[in-house]
Amino acid sequence: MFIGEYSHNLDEKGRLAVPKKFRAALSKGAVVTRGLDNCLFLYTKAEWKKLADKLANLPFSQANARAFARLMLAGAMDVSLDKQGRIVLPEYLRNFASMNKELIVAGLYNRLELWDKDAWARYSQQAEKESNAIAEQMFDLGV
Amino acid sequence: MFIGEYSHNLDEKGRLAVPKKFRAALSKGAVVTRGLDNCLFLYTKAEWKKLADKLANLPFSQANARAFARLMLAGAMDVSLDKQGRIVLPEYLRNFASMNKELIVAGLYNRLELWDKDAWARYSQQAEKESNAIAEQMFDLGV
DNA sequence: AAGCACGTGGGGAAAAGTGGGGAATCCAAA
DNA sequence: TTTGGATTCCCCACTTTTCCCCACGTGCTT
Repeated sequence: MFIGEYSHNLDEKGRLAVPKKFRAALSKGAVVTRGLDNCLFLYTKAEWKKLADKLANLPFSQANARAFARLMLAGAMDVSLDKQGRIVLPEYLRNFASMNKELIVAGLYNRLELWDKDAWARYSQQAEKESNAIAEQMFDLGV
Repeated sequence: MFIGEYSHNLDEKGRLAVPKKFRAALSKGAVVTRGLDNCLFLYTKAEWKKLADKLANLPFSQANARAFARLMLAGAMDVSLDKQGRIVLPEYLRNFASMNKELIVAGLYNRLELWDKDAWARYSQQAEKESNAIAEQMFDLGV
């Protein structure tokens, strides 16, 4: 289970050190892709397979389904850890997520999210403000 | 079962001594995360698992569900007791809960809550004033 | 009054993150 | 086919953070 929030840096070669805690789970291969809210999603191979199957089964007759599938499937790239536990993020994904040097790596159970640090700060500040209201809604979903 | 209210200090390294009474229950591992009303929640591993499973099953296509999952899942960190019975609170969680040196550790049945002392004082003062009115509403929830 | 238990503080060793140099590989062009 | 250039991968070294251990003090108990 991926949890936690880590602050790491991209180096000049576009490399990102994955937090030590997560490396074992990703050592057999991982997939990065475009995520929602301007971040990147990083999955283990197994989890990616599940998601990709779901996406592939969306009805391609619907424009929204096509767009969503293109966003996530076409955006996806295999990545692997080097001996120092780093991955290389392709340039088009770094641009997509407006990444500068400082990133946030966030664990969300079955995926990691990669955020530009400033974007994360803005997002989470907003979410904290609204947290009580959101929590009330979550009650309806069984939390 | 966690009950009671304790006043403890953070040291300069961000460490918090867990009240002796609670240590046995947390010795097999615990998880801290962002809570509601600007405090932190601390769960045993088993209790955390239950909550995390619920959070992970929220539909990630909904913006509010994502926001809530990010607050609580990405906010979460494994913690373990050192030989002195202390845990380290990550900086981002201390900031979230506006913590200074003095904290309140409160037992709430299946979780502990960690509060900045002043925030706790303000909150509980307010809650005491309104306690009768709040109690009336609890009737709807079966209390 | 003495001793133990608990909370608090700090120092040192080990691990994790970061940055850069160099070798190997791949691709393209001549 | 060979050469030049660029990209990728690996390794080494530095810096920072984290974790573990030891020690002190206060307050309660016996």
